[in-house]
Amino acid sequence: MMRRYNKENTRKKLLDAAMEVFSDKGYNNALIDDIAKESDTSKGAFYFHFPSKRAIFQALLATLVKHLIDDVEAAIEHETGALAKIQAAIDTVLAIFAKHEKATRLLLVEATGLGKAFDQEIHAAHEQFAQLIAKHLQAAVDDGSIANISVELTAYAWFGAIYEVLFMTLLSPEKKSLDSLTTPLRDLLLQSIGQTKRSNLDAAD
Amino acid sequence: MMRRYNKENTRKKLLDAAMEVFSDKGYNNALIDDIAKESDTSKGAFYFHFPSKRAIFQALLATLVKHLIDDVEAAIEHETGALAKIQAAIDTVLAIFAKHEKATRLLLVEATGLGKAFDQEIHAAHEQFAQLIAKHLQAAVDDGSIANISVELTAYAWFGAIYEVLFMTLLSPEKKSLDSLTTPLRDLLLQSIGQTKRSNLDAAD
Amino acid sequence: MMRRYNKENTRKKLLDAAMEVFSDKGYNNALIDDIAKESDTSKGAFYFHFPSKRAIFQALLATLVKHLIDDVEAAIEHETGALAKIQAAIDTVLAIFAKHEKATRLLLVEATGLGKAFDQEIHAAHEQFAQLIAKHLQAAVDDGSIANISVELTAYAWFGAIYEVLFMTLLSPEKKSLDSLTTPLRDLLLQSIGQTKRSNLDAAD
Amino acid sequence: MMRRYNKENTRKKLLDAAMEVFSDKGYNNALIDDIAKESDTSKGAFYFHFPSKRAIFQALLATLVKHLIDDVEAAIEHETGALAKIQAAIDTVLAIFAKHEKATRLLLVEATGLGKAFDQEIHAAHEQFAQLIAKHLQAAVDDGSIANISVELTAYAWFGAIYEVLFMTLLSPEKKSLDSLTTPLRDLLLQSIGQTKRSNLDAAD
DNA sequence: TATGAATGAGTTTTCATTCAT
DNA sequence: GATGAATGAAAACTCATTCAT
Repeated sequence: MMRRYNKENTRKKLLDAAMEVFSDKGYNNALIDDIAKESDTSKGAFYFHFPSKRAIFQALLATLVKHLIDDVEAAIEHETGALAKIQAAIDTVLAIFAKHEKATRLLLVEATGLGKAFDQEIHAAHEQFAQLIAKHLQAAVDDGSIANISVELTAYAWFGAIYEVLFMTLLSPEKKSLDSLTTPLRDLLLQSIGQTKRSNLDAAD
Repeated sequence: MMRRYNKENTRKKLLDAAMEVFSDKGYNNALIDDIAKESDTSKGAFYFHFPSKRAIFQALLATLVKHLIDDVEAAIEHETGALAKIQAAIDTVLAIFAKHEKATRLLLVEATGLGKAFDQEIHAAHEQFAQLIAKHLQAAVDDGSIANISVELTAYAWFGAIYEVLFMTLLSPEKKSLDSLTTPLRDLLLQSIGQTKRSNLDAAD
Repeated sequence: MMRRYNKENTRKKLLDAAMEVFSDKGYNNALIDDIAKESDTSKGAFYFHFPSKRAIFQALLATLVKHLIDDVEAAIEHETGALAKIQAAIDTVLAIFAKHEKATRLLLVEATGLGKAFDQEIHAAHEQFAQLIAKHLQAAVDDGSIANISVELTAYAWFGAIYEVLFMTLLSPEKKSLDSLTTPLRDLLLQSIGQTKRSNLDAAD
Repeated sequence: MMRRYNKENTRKKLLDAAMEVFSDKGYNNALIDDIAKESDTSKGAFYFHFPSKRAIFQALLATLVKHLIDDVEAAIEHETGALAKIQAAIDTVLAIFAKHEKATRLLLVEATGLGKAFDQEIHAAHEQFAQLIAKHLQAAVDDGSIANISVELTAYAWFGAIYEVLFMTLLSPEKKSLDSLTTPLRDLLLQSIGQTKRSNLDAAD
């Protein structure tokens, strides 16, 4: 089907611009005009494709969560063994969040504090990440790799720990590299479920 | 001299009202009018006591952080031993956050996502909590109670873990009690620094 | 030559849709999009056939006035005698207005209040109806059927009387039938030019 | 009670300006900015006093209807005899409408065609005028001055007749004086209820 | 001829801030 | 010190109109 004016492309340009602007200015300080300009389209194009500012934000959130989770899943699917998957998941989440800084800021920072009206959406976004972690933790519990912990609580706690470390690094005036944090953070998380440091084991291999 | 007005009292009423309104509606959706009404004073009184909306929010944030930290410090000062202090700190933070739900929502939820303009303040608030944790962790490292971990990273990770668990509980449609989370969360955190479950030890006492 | 499109048919569909939409929402609240959708064509087709929203409204108005007047003229042409024609005219106007409720609402209600820019068109539409009445009143004066009244004033007054009675009936929450109004209204108008009730005379026949 | 900034005066200035602007440009083409400028206050003052554009229009409508009706009532209360009151009412309505041209245009022209949303208000405004006429017609019926006609229908028809004559005069390019219409219109209306011309009787006095 | 995506000037409304009282 | 009426810049959203296809 031939597309006049390239409808899908315009929509994508708007979503890209929205991510840029929202992550840069925050939801409330972002103007539709900013998005229109950044997208190199127009306010009219915006409202043709999205019914409201809120709607594009929600669309963006859903898209980002899906992409990030898909990426993580893809990165760990070839790992064998529940523990190895968990370790890979931690590493990948950190790597992907570090790589897609804008998307991460959008998800973890800008999405917060929008008022009760957005609570459910934020809750859902966080929950999907936590479920991703919980799923693999549960697998490790099931095959006996780890003790029978409270999987859900641990998943949230881990997500929060990762979130905060990244968050403070993002907000910090001296933008230190995220890479240096990966190993100690991973060790900390694994130890919280009774695993001796993987890094030591790795070194001992 | 007739004291028709009570300057300090008005200021306090405004701060109380601001906490109520900000935690209820979020920073951007809170109106000065809302605060004026809630405080039972007026817009003029507001601008006599605070130069701007932003200023009262900052004042509120600083006040809350200070109070919460003071409360935690007070609660743990009689504990002896670095580990005992850490455990008490975790318990107290959770207890206080659970008790002052509005203040917690303000600090953990509404304060986030205000845009880059507020980044430094948020960073500072989080940092103070992390430093509180870090201080006691460092003491434990110093007296040999725990291994020589990365104290700062751990502090942020812990704060993040606590934050997220509370956050999700606050946002959750079914408001489950925070109390039931305290013990498993404490165990998780302690285990992350190599401590076997305190709850087991407690039971063994 | 393949006729994929039917120019005249499209134009007619647009006019029909416009009448529907204008009479339903009023000129200002009617959207070109509404007309496009209702007509089952498109915005592009609209602007191919009409240069502007205003233009289709004017075209519609002119068309309606012409049709209604033609219908009235046709209905009374076989009547003989000036007074009989007048009575037939009143009855027919009421009957036609009652039958074409949407067109009537458009002419009598929506067409009003569009601002000075439309004044001349509204004036012209009303005038054509008044002239229709005036023509037959003048004939009655000329052949001595009625006294030498101010024909033009009477024509406007009659049109206004009919208009208002219909208007209030259209706007009224309880949509009472227009039929029950015809006889008393006709009697009232005829009496205003010195004619004793036709209905009585009819009954006396 | 001392008024800061003269609250009531500002409200009045806004209503006066609204009448000016609405009657000049019509409801839809009138901008809040126009009203603010015309009133010599500000957009903020507007929204302090009225919650919306629609609200001030409704307030204006209600005020005008009340004032006009009160004026008419006052003008005829000293007349004795039902018929004399009716005649005085016709004369006064015409005189007052002619004098307050802007208010009249607002009530009779601009208030129409605002879409179904306003139907009830317009209906109510017209009804109040019709009731004013109906009340005095009924009195005339009751004391035997006139035959037992359909009072309500007559009231609407009369209002419509007056409305249309004024309306066309208002819209007419050559603004002829309304005064010359008063006598023949009054005669027409009175004759419609079986009264021989008052003007003749007057002359015969 | 027809389509519908795109444009952008225009509008109502909001609300932090000011200031006369 | 306190009040609340007034200000006006800003911002989301609308919609007649245009035009590439």
